[in-house]
Amino acid sequence: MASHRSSMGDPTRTLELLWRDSLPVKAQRGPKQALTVTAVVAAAVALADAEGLDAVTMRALAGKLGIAPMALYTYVPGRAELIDVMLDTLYAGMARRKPKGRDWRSRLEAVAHDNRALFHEHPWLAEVSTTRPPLGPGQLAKYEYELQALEGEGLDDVEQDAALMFVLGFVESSARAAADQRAARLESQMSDGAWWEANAPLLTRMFDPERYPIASRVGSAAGAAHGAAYNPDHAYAFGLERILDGLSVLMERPRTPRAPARKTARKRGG
Amino acid sequence: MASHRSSMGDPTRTLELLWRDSLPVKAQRGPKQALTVTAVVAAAVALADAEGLDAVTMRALAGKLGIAPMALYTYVPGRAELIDVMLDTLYAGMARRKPKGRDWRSRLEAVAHDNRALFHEHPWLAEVSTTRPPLGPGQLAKYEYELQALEGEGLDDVEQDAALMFVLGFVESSARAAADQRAARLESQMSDGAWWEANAPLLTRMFDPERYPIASRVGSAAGAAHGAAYNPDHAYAFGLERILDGLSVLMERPRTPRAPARKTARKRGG
DNA sequence: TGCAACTCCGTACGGCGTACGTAGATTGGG
DNA sequence: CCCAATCTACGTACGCCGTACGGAGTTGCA
Repeated sequence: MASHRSSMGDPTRTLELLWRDSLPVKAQRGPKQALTVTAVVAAAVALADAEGLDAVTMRALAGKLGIAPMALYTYVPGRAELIDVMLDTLYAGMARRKPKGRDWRSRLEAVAHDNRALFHEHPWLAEVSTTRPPLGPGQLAKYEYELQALEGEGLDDVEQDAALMFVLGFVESSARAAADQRAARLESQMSDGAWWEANAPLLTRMFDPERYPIASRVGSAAGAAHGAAYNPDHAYAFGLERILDGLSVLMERPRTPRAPARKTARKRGG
Repeated sequence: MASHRSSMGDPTRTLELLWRDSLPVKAQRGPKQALTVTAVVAAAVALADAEGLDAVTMRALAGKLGIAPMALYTYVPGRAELIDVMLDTLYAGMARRKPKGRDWRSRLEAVAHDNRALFHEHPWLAEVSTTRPPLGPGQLAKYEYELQALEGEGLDDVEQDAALMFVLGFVESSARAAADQRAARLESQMSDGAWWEANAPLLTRMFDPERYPIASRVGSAAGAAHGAAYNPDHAYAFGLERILDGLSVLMERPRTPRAPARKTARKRGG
């Protein structure tokens, strides 16, 4: 249950699953299937939304669908592949509003916010990797859409890819931090305040301000400002601002007369 | 096995474990323990280094230590707490070379590199959260040390904390991406090249360059430049540069005459 | 000396993903 | 039209996991 994501066994099988709608139906000899892969995935997403990814066990999912646990394996090769498809399905469903943005900065900000919203809607996403998602139709469409935000702004192709991955990685990272905090709070059954109250005796004894002067000062200030040891919203806002500033340095660098940045055309991968 | 990290049950118990060395020994009535918590944790770290975090099962760890599985529970309340202590132990052991850095930029770069090195030495770290680590002595010392890199550079206390978390989050995020790629490669038993070759027929049929012009161009260029769909080292180098640029915008902003940034002094947390 | 407190650990429970084999439904080919 | 091939559905079982529980042995203090 610890490592999600697939690419196990026959890797082509996962791809066929992801692209199932664009693939020619293969001749079926036996009885028709009672459900569809899409229905199974939808149920899995609903279950994960409601109770978290750990609740998506093959047995529980089968129960929700009214079939026997092992019947799931006629739709999906295993749990890891199921999660792959869940992820790509979510990507495929993301709203792609016209990149209305005036400047690249607000366009990229919108991309970040959209991704953040996805994590907010489906908190279990923080538990899967997403950085190197399976090459499904959803992921591909998302990649194309999001690259538009950076198109024609003086970055070469490699930089465009790197910049997008950079932003997406940040959003994932902050979403994960937020999810961690939420989980810790739920698990420990107590508010940040209660936790602090319970552990203050021990901690104040250990936390020697003379030995840790900066940590003491900065930690106190941050705690006071956020009302907690960590504030995901503030961290996101702060980080995104820094990231956009950092990218703007790259954008506004003196540029060569600039023949289109197209580089070699070898197919991706290798 | 999916959610690591603790704070379950009695939260004070975890703290007592973390600070065990600074705490007064409590009178022991029964027989002496054959091992120490520190030895157990060291064995667990060694096992995780060698075979990954999933290999650190209570049974396997007990086997390595020559004790019965259930005997572990006399040292540690459970697996989650064990992982907490493993993490803090690693933090405590990080080399803290004098912040020799001339300017804040190279100091912060060194902090990032040190953290990256830790992820490199202990790849299983990518599987635990680390963003909100337990408040142990290692974490505290690390926090103090790393804050030094940002001290006296015109950031107020809240910004100092946010900036550090921002950098550390990035390092974790890129380490995780690298680990994901490594895991995928191991699992699928094939190189990136072999994977591509096996799946090219299906993918080239799906990947319509007219429908996805930017993805096609940028993806190809990135793949060609990196020799793979993703290059963790390049992503790290690119991201860190952007981050430092972004922070420099913050540092070099016009500053108020600047009374020391010390804010309210309420204890952290709340 | 007695007993409370502690360590160690054997057994067992309830969970998980899924390998394997079978029974029954469906359908294309002769 | 029939039947062999092929597919779905699924019951059972295996080998993992973390850990609750209670008993047996050991120690230090009253």
